[in-house]
Amino acid sequence: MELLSTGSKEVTIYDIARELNISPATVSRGLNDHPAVNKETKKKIENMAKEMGYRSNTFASNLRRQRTHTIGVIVPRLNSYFMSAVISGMEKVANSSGFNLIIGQSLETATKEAASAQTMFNSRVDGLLVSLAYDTDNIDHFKDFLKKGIPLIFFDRVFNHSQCTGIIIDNFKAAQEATNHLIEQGCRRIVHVTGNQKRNVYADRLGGYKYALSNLGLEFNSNLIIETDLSVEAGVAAADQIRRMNPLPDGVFAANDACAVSCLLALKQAGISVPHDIAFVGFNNDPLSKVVEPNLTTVNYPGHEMGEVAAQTLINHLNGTVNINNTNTIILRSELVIRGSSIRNGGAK
Amino acid sequence: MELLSTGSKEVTIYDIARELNISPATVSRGLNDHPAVNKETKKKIENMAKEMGYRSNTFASNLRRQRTHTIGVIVPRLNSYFMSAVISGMEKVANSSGFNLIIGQSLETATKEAASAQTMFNSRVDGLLVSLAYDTDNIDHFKDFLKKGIPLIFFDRVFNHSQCTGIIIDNFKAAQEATNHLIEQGCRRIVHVTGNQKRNVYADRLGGYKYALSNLGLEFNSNLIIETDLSVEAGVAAADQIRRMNPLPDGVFAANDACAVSCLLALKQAGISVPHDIAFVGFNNDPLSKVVEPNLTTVNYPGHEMGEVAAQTLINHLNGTVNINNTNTIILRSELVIRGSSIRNGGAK
DNA sequence: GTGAAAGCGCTAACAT
DNA sequence: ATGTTAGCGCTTTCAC
Repeated sequence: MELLSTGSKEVTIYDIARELNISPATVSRGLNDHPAVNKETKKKIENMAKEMGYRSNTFASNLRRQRTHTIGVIVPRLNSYFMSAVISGMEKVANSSGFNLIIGQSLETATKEAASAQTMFNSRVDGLLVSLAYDTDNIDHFKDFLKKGIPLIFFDRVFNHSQCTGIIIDNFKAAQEATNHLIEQGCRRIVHVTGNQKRNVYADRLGGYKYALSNLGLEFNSNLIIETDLSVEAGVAAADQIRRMNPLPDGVFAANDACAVSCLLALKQAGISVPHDIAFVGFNNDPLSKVVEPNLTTVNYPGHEMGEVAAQTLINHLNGTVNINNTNTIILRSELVIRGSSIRNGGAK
Repeated sequence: MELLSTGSKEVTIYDIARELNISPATVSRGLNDHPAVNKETKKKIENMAKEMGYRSNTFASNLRRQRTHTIGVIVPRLNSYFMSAVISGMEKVANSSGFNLIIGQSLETATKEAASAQTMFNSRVDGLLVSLAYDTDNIDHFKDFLKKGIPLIFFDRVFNHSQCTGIIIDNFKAAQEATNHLIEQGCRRIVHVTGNQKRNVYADRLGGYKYALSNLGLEFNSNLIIETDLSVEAGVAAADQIRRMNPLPDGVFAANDACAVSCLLALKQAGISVPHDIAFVGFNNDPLSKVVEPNLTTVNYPGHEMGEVAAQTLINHLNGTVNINNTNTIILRSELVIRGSSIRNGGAK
């Protein structure tokens, strides 16, 4: 038996079948743990497969089964700490369940998001995990998926649609807590730096901010709302705007840490003391928040876990374990992490 | 012509062929820009394809062509700023060339790296882009790829092998420059915080450090070398070790920013002044470096660009544009970014 | 418990 | 320039 082909030809189930004097069908069954296959035969098949260096041809299999074991992921940008954590979580789960991830970036534009969706559609992903771009208005570009019944799960930046599940944290409540905290620290004129209001995450955070104010009898002042793209540069610009406010605000709640940190630094540079003059709260618990001085109070946003949950939910649905059609929203735990940037009553180190 | 099937059946080239009264082969050619196809026919095919909502079946195509248009990427971890930037660059290039990326994390272990490689091999990626795990000793787990002639390109953490191209920066020179800079600033006892010496990046940086010392007539002292895993925690531990040194060092060159920053902060907390008592240089130009006070002098490491170059090189090779078999190493530009943490002669703000 | 046979959708010789 | 044909490797009815 000199079958150890050192050459480059691929071993197929036919080769195994021939070698074992059985049919390809049985080999296929053996390799796929089909119940109706003799234990002995199965063992023989497995051994021979290993010996011959067989590897299953995913394409042939996919072609037959009409399933790809591939999950599409579309995110605004890959290069933020939060997104990396999310993807990392997804990869972990997908990998351990035999799924592959293919990843696309929308670069915050609806156009690229649509193009990416089309690519994913053409590569026939089994399901889609999406966090929406900054300027996406509708989800028409996903209708191919919905029409075909391909599951579509949103995370973080979600879209409310009866046919899609969303995985989020309670942004409203988190923002309310953040704002409450600032108020408790004595802040009365709190600036809120927010993002595009099309996106639930920013709209909900603004909502929570407003609710906290009114709940504690403070008046909402739209002049204190700064809508930006939440970039580092936007933080610097926001600082400029804040400095020109009269009277000076005594608190800032920013919808993300990168922006909060650059704003904080710019204000410090301008001689404003944090938290004494202005107390700060950010959002995300980015590593930056533990480096800036004073350390930034922020909302811990479990990115890795969100990635795991999103991927696991999708995979469970695909495997028929759990049906997500009845699940509208999954809410993950988040919590306020209090650090020096917001502590005013003697607590700061 | 009532062919606008609202149903769920997939449209194939046969359907298009039937509708147009031509052969499936011609349809295939038309859709693939085959030169020998009438312009008119081609246009007709394209229109009909669009009208009928045709989408190409990648599996059938892959099965035939034995090419997957998929690139495997294996990285130690997804959740660092540097890696995110790399992946982001790869995605951009891959996407615009019609390639998909599938991504695996080794979580810094050779075992998971091997498992990931196996998965990629089984999904028949056209090529592999790899940055090695912390403890990988050899590349036996990639030999399947080499045997089959599947191109394997290393980036950042490379392995010197005649059959693989590596994409790096000149770590030796960058480290030499960093060390020179510290010496110019008057430092004479410079600690170097490094990583596992199996990895070129850390070994080369140590090499550059040593070379700079000897070049300027300073003696190398192995007590000043701290080998760590370069994590945030390791930075804190390194700070502890540094504080106990007698005499106290006057400079620290760390092989990555996250570690440098946490070390710097821990030393500051202990009452040591940076840069006055100890000057600091990091590596990577992580966003953290612009937030820590004083801002960290560091080596700008073009992650996004490295991702682009790696992906483009691989794709060019796959497309036959460029053959990488003769290319051993591609070196990207990097440069020292001087900030407050290392400036001692009155320059600091 | 196993085999025979058809076909998933596409592409590439080879013919015309 | 287009058509014919075979087959990529697998799974799955339907037989037995």
